[in-house]
Amino acid sequence: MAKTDTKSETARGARAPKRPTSVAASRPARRAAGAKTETPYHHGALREALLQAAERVLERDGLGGLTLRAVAREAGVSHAAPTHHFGDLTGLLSELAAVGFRQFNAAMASSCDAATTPLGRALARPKAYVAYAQAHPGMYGIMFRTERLDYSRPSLHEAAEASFAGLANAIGAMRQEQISGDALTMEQGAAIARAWSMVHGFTTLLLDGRLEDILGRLPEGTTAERLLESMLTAPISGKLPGP
Amino acid sequence: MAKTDTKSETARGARAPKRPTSVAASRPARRAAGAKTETPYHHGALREALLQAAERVLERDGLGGLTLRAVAREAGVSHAAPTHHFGDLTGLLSELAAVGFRQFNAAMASSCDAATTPLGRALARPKAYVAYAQAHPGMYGIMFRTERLDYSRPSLHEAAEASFAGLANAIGAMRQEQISGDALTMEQGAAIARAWSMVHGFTTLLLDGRLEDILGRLPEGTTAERLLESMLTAPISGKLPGP
DNA sequence: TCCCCATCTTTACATCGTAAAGATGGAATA
DNA sequence: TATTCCATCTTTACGATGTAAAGATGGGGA
Repeated sequence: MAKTDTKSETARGARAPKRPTSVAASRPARRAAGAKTETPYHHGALREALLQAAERVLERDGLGGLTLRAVAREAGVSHAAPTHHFGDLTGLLSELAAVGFRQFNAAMASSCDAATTPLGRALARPKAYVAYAQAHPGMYGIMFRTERLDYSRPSLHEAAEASFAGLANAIGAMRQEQISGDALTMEQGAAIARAWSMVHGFTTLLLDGRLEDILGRLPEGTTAERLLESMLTAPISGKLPGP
Repeated sequence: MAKTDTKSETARGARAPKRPTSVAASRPARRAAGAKTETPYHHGALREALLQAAERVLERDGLGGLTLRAVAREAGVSHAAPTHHFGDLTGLLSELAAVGFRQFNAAMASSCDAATTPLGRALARPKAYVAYAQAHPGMYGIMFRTERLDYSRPSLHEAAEASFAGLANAIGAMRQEQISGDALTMEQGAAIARAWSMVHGFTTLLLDGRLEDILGRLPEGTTAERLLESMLTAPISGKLPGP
């Protein structure tokens, strides 16, 4: 009945025929040299190791390949090990998304600091936004694949909240006004929604290949970044910006 | 080995203990009265019935519940029947997304016709866009869940292409210029990308619950539609529209 | 020193997608 | 009209996945 499980785990076992013995043999190196990334098998940093393994699997095999068992395989542990640390698949994905949001926030912050001119500063955020998504499409995909996430998890909630706060602050700075945390005017809300919708929409359409059509019809060699820039800076002709 | 399959299919069989006999018994009603939706089991409109069943399952159980076997169950056929009509899960999802795009295009067209004032006409499209997504969140989710779709399927490709053409034409009309099919100026591309990104981004953020934060901080009882309107019509303050 | 319990492994099972072979019956053909 | 053919649907089978539950293991406190 458990044929497939037995077989797949036997394959792993082939690398370490007698598990207890081999594990015990490799264990002494664990904290001897203070290298905490060394064989974090039994005690130690399995949780972090699993998150790193998950990120590797995600970048290598995409969202479709990111399964609990694949992550366990990548980390070299039994397929049920992740359950103990994350509860279920939603738990792992949520923690991984939190990692993504933290990376994302860091990228935004450092890119804003690097800007010099006013125009450069205004464009730095959206450019960094899209650049992160292009560099880590899998991560970005997870971060906004809401139906598989649990936003009630503190780590995810906080990281996503920080991301939103950064956006709101940037808008406030551009409008030369303070944006308070608890109340917004209609104009402020509209400005935030517009900025976020525009950049997030552009990013998802880009990652989904939906903009290829437009890019192919533009002057030879126009990049997505160039289109984004035009989209954000070009004067708005016609009666309304909406379609 | 096939215990679970046998059991679940046996449950279905309980409704029709001896399959050939019962099917033969219910078959006469099939085309007798010309009602083509009557027991389209063996020959007939199984393909359409499966698509309708899929839409039902999607609206009832969401994306997570939309499996080949669930659709087959909903349609009252064996779990392998869908495979013959759609090849695999990607095939079914793609055809269902095509149905969605056609519904979507129809909704857009009829809503544009109903508009009277210039402002109303400019807002009709984005409003209809968001309204469709809110009324059919599962469908909209599928239509833009690219990793599970096969855009090389003619029906999906055509329906999605028509949707894009409608958008481009609307933008062209607003800019009072003809948008040719094969080439775009940077301004035109930017206008299309801006409009599409804005509305698509707003929609996905809204469906993902990401705008709750903003809506909750706006004046009491502000709806998503009202926010969308402000977003599209409010003057842009600050140096740039970008975040 | 010994025992507890967090951590990890084993085992088990329902469900899913998919492949392949077997039935069934309408329609073309003789 | 009788027979064969083949598209359509069903059965059976298998590997993979998520998850629950019980069994090992070993570090750290009693």
